[in-house]
Amino acid sequence: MARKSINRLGELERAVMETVWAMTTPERRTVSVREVHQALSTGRDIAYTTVMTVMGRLAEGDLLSRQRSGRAYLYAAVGTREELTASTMREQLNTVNAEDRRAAILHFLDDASADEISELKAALAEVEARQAGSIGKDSKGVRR
Amino acid sequence: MARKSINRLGELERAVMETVWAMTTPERRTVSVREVHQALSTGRDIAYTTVMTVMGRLAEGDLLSRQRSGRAYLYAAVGTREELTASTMREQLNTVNAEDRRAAILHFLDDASADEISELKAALAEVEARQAGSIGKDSKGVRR
DNA sequence: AGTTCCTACTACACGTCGTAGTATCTACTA
DNA sequence: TAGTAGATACTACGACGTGTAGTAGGAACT
Repeated sequence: MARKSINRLGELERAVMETVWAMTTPERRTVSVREVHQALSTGRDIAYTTVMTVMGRLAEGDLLSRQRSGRAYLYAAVGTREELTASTMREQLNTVNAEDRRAAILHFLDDASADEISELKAALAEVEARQAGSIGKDSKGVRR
Repeated sequence: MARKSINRLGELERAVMETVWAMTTPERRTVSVREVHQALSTGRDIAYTTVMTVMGRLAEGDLLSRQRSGRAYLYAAVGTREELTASTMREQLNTVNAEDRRAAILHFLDDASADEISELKAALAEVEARQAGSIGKDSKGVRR
């Protein structure tokens, strides 16, 4: 199944993704349903099987991957939170044609905080430096 | 009803919005159901009432506004396409916390074309010029 | 062998969306 | 003035997505 866009997620699905992202680290990339269920139980009353069903659906939707570990599955987020956010933003931007893109960007910046503007400028500089370094257009070979 | 996020729209709803945006101009800001129906009929076989229902729902969802004109309603898009796109992008970016925002922006730029980068830089310069001009933070008073 | 824990399968209610029919109202025409 | 054309309101329904969870059955530990 094609990856479901992150902004199409339901409330619980999103909460599960948040939890998975929050619980995993570079050292420990996977979580079990039980762990996610326990984490979610802090804030709400929810059945173990409900969490399992949702995680299964997320795995079908390619937002989580899973691998067997003994009798249970271990789940890992397919992308980082930031990657997914970025790709959704891009998806949005790609819905407008080239002429309107400029206007969309302008509107976007209009609502940006000063901090964000600085971050954006820094990021822009970084990307440019990268491109200057690698001649040709292979690009994007950075930290994936 | 609160405005429904544009990325939550269904296929037909999106097509209707596209059509409304495409058919309206600064001089002629509104369209009738009939006009939209005719435009959509070119590409698909669809009943007039279907279009009407969808446009009614979009008006409830605050993506369209409507005003009576004789016996019929005239509909107008509440925001421009670019505004909605920008606000959805912003919505996305706001789902990550401040620390991760930088990473998200970096990922976003990673997938940007050279054209887009230039546009972004130009837009950035424009926004900065504006902010330098108007002391204080009223901003966004441009071309709305 | 029993208990515990995990997954697979199944189910259901509710909301959204695409789709459209029927009823009704209004204005213009013959 | 009665009829016709065209518009909206109301109603409906099936498909699908999402939240929710029960039950069955298998595997592991005691």
